[in-house]
Order: sequence, then C-alpha cells, then structure tokens
Amino acid sequence: MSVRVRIAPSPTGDPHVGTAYIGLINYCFAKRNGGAFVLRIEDTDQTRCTPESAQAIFDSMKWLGLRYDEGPDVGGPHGPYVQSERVKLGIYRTYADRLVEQGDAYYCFCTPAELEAMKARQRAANQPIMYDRRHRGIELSEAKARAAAGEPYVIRMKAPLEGEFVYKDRLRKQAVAKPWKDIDDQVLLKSDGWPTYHLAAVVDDHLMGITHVIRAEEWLNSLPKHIWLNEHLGFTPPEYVHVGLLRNADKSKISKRKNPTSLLWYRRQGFLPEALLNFLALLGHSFPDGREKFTLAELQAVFELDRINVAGPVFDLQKLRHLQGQYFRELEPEKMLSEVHRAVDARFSALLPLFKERMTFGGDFIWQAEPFYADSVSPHAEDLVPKGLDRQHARLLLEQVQLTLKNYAALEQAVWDAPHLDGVVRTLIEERSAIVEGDSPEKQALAKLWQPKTLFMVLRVALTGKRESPPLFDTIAQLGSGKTIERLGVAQQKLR
RNA sequence: GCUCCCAUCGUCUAGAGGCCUAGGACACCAGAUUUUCAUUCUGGCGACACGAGUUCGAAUCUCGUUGGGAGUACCA
Repeated sequence: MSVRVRIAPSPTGDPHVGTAYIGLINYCFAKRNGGAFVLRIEDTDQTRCTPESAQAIFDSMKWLGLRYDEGPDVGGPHGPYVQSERVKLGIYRTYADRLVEQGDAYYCFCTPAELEAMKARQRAANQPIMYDRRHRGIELSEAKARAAAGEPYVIRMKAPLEGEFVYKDRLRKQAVAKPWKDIDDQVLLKSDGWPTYHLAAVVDDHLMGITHVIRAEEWLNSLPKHIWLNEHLGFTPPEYVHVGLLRNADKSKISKRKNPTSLLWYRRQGFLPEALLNFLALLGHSFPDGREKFTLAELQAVFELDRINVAGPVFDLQKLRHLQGQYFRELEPEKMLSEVHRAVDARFSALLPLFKERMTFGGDFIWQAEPFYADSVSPHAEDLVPKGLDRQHARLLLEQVQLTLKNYAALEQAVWDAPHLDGVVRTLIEERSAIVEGDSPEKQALAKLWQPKTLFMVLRVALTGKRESPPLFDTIAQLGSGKTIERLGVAQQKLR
C-alpha cells in the first residue's frame, strides 16, 4: 500500500511555523516513499476558525514549496478537504451514531457548570481531573427521548474501564503503556452537533486513506482515544508517529510571545523560503554526511523518518539568520535586486509623503529616509545637547520622554500616529513646565529645556541621528514604538 | 495534583558497546584578509544531568534520582 500522509492545521490566526515544521517532515516522508501529501483543514471550532486563515495556510505552504497533492484548493479524490464541509455532509454524525448504536458511546447531558464544579472538586481533592462518567449508564431510549425533547447533549466515547493501552511509537524507546481507566470519556460530538478533533481526525484519516499520522508530541496523550476510535469504528489504524515540539529559549512550547511564530512574519521580513525550510529541517533531522545546507530536493532524497530526534528543539533565530544570509548572498543578481526592491517598497509609500517637500532630486530620498530603514542610528553626543544646557539636561529629557512613550505604547488602546503622539508629548511638556516655574539659573535652564523647540531638536537627533528630518511626530509614528524607545535609550547611553 | 514523553557544548546536532583524550554547525572570543563594515579563512572556549548496575569495556543497554516538557476542554 502506498504511503499517504497529511497535515491538518486548524485555521485560527496566522499560519504557524510549527505547521511548516510538521508539514516539512510529512512532505519529505511522502516524497521519499513515493507517496502522497495531503492538506486538510480542521475547522470544527466554529468560534475560532476563519476562511482568511485557511487561505493564508494555502499561501504559506506554497510559498515554502511544500506542494500538497490533495487539498481544499487543489482537489483530489477524497474531498472535500475542509471539515466544515464534511460536517454538512453528515459524515461525522453517522460515525458518532454508529458508536452509540454499538454501545460504544453515549449521550451526556451535563451542563458546563456541572462539569466545572466536578473539576473544582477533583482539583481540591488532588484527584486526576476527568469526567466522572455519570451519564454512562443512561438508557439509550431515555437519552434519545431527552435529546428529542430539545435538551442539549454531547456524545461521549465509552472508554474501557480495565486493561491497558499499549502502543509502540517507532521514534520512542519504549512503548507507551497506560491503564484504560485513566482515559477520559472524551466528547466526540459537541452540543452544536459538530465533531471534536478526535472524532473528525480519526474518521477523515480513515476516509482519506492516510497510512501514517506524523504529528507533534502534544497529541501523544490522546493517542489511546484515537486508536480506540479506529478499532471501534472498524478501521485499520494508521501508524502514529510523534515528533518533538518546537521550543522557546526557555524550553517551553513555542509561543507567539517569545518567538515569531507566524509564517507571514517570516515572509514579510524577507526570509527566503529555502532558508527557512533548511533551518526547520535541521531541527530534528540530520544528514548522514553532516551536511547542513541543502535544498528541499536533496533533503527528500535522503530523508529518514527514523532519524528524527524527538527531544523538542529550541527554535534558534540566530541560526536561521545565518542560513538566511548564506542563501541571500547566493541569490542571482535579478533575484537579489527584487528582494531589495521588496524591502524598500514595503515602507516606501508610507514614507514618501514625509519627504515630498524636502526633496530636490529623487535621489535625496536615499539619504533623507535612511534613518527609517536603518536598524540603528548614531547621533553625535554634541548634537544631543542644546546650546546653553548640559548633558544631564538632555539625558533627563530623553529619559522622561522615553518613559512616557513606553507607558503610552503599553496601553491597550494606544494609537501610534502623529496626532496622538503629539498629544502625549505635549501633555508631558505641560506637566514639566508647570513644575519648573521660578528664576534660579537651574530653573531657567529647565524651563528652556522643556520648550518645544529645544526639546524637539534633542528628540529629532536621538531618533534620526540628524538635525533635519520630517516633522517630529510623523517621524516617531513611522519609526514605530519599538525603534523609538530603543533609540531614545541609545541616545541616553551616548550622554553618559 | 494526576498521566505521559524527553535528557550529548549556551543553542541545533553526529554518535546505534571498543573507531570518543566525544565530531560538525550557530553564537561567543582571538587572529588573517578587507581603507571601514560585512563576507571569507584560521585558531580558541565549550557537553555525554547524577547515582547504581550489566560488561573485559558504556555517551551508547537496565534501573533509580534529578531536571525539563506536554496533556489534563463541548480548542485543535
């Protein structure tokens, strides 16, 4: 039987780098074995899934060059490849009903509040947290009557109460063994009539002829349920293989907060798909000859599923950058030119209006806009200190403004545009000016410091490294909060 | 709490009982090339978590400890 594998991402939010990682492994495994690679969209959570998100997954996979043989937008003999469409076909309901008729699943009428209370009690008693199976014994006829009367219900699997579940994952040293009594009566069909992941995935993997389910380790715990479902539905289970989870630097599961996880971000940032793929491949797989730079074609030629490392690798952006540099410098001149154009164009239209009245030649844009493209600027210390004032004054000013903007940026409803920033800074000026009323020399110096024309120049130099720039608040707005705050800090260092 | 998984330099990894005084890559440090920077090249720093056991011999096998991670949803 020929190999068929799949990735089954859920279209919530941005396409995830973990999807690319698992996708790459599945893709290589399929290609290496002359099999098929399928993309299926798992959108059974009506509250979280969006079509835009699904589209972004298609686009990202294609961008990376992970071409799927079957999928929502390319079709195939096992469609539809979107679960919400399959729900409408009644596919999952049929299988859920079959389990109920067989006595392998049952109606449960617990309310969310009831379930919550159950959990709280178990937590308090240091008991394992799981459904207490209170509706397990309900008569089917009674259950059906209540359901027919409109009472909300879910369908739960009737997990075995004794015996042991054993499964050997080819990548793990020892077989997974777990007593059945520790396995929850998982909900299979939700009260909205839609299937949970567990039911939908098992049914679809079967219907789509999937032979190997290669997925992340986070699924290992639900493996018994999936095997059980296969068996009780009369399917031959695919082989399940669990690979390690991508990690943050602190070893926790990779997350948005601690790492860029959106594939869209990498693309926008200018990462080359070849570099990203190469990097991802290095996390967990290795070439027998130790080669670290290779194409997708080279990888799929030697790929060995059994060489995959299951310990979750830390996602090291620095190494990705290094690879990216290698690939970038090798680019054909035309390709490199278009990458540079892309990078410039990304900000060009937003920036151009700021320079319109300042330019004499088109080329003036190059040096005038430089601070907006650069990673950092290097203001001269002497330019940061206004005439008649000293370094401490300038530093104090930078510190106060930095703090104010930092606090503002942290606000949830903060709008980072020129009018708002103008307001924020002018409020600060008013506060400061009020405090320094008086006629001692020091008070006069401070009064001068907090005059807009003095202070604007200090900020301008700190932010752009130049004494001339577009209007200050347009500059701050374009720079964005991150660079603004960073550059205000760097300027303070210069004054030490 | 309960259940499960994992464990070689800071990070990604090679290593499937003697080839290991543990190899490579990123990062870091030093030097060379470069007017500068980057690239490139050379060198350096740096790890088998710990403890028992099996064995003539253990990074490699077993057990325990410790550490880390995941799951514990009518999310996937």
